[in-house]
Amino acid sequence: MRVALVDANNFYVSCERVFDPRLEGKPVIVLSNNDGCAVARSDEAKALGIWMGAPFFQIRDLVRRHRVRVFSSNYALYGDMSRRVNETLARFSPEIEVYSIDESFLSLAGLADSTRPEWSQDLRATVRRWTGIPVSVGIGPTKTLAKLANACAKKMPGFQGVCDLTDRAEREAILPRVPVAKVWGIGPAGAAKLARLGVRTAAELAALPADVARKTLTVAGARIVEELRGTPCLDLEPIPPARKGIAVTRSFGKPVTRFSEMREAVTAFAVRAGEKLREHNLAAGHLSVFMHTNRFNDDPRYANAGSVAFAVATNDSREIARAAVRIAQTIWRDGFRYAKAGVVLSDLVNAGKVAPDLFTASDRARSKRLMDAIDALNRRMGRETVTLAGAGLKRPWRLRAAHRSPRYTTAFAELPVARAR
DNA sequence: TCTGGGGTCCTAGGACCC
DNA sequence: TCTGGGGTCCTAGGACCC
Repeated sequence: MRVALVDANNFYVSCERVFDPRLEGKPVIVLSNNDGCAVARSDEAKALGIWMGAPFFQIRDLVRRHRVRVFSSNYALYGDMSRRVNETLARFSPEIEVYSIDESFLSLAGLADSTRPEWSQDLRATVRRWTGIPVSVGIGPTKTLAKLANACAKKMPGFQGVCDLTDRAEREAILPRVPVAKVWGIGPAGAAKLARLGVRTAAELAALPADVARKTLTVAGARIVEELRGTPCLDLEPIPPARKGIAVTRSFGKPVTRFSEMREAVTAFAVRAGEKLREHNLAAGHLSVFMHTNRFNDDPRYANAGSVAFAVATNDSREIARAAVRIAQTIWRDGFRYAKAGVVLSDLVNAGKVAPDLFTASDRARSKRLMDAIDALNRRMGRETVTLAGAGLKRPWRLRAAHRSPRYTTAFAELPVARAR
């Protein structure tokens, strides 16, 4: 196996910069949903000490003092830019696994050219030219080593955005310099356990006996050790495995104290969840709904969840919303300030394979026609052109997005304007 | 005032069955 | 007197990822 991980640098920030080059060289951050915390930072913002996940209200002074440019997240834009990057990458390898919105694994099997450093540099330059997005390339004999190589390409000076750990000698030089917490799959809990064993670097982890790795970090840890030694345990997955669950959950823009608002929110989440099911041609056999108060402040705490199994798997927004509201009614308690709620669908099955049910077969056919019509309208006219009456119009609970940039590439009304002079 | 959202996988432990 | 044990399924919770 030989695999490359191509990872966009500060992806969301880079997307914003494509459409506003004045942001180049300036500190820029992108906030999470609800403008809650920083989820992407430019190098300049990192240098100011803005950490990943920093709550916005805690860094507001820093932001003001250094004139940090702030953006609410704009997933329509980032999703579209991601698609463009992957289309470009497809020119370089016949087998791609899109791992996340800003990372893809490329199979290099049989690509003799890819052993030359020029190949990787050409890939970076092409992606930059065609999409405007800067990327780094990490190469290795396993996915875990490709991830590690990518981190080195980004952080260690002298690599110029490309690091190839195909050769054992190269790995022996690099792995002792990488802290174990930077290894893919080693989180804070795992790193703490390893520290107690005196394991501090990727090289020391690679040298850990298999049974110790298994005992300390379970099977996932044992796999990581193998992968660090150069033995692949994780396959490239060009075709994404079937989804297991679909969730729509949100923190509220301001606390919800009335059931009428909660009912609206849960209805809107259920409608969106139904849309997601139909996008993937799935139906759900199980629904759960949760709500809870703010766990960061001194508000009285309350959290609860409830669930229901559908007699026949469904993807009808009306049916999901009805069931979700019923659950919400049973778990709602008056007198609390609710901060977040969500609906989660599971037991997903292919919608085409739902066992027809004698009593409701004709209802199902009508339901499908209605949902198809709603989806078609919303695709053409924009999301939520048509929704259920219960989803609410005023939506006081709606999330904040005070700094959103235009949807440059996916909304005609928001196309960038270029002037020639 | 203000702290994201959406996923996956693994394990332990209880329920249940024979 | 003496009160089983192994397999399977499900769920909750933890850990990790981006």
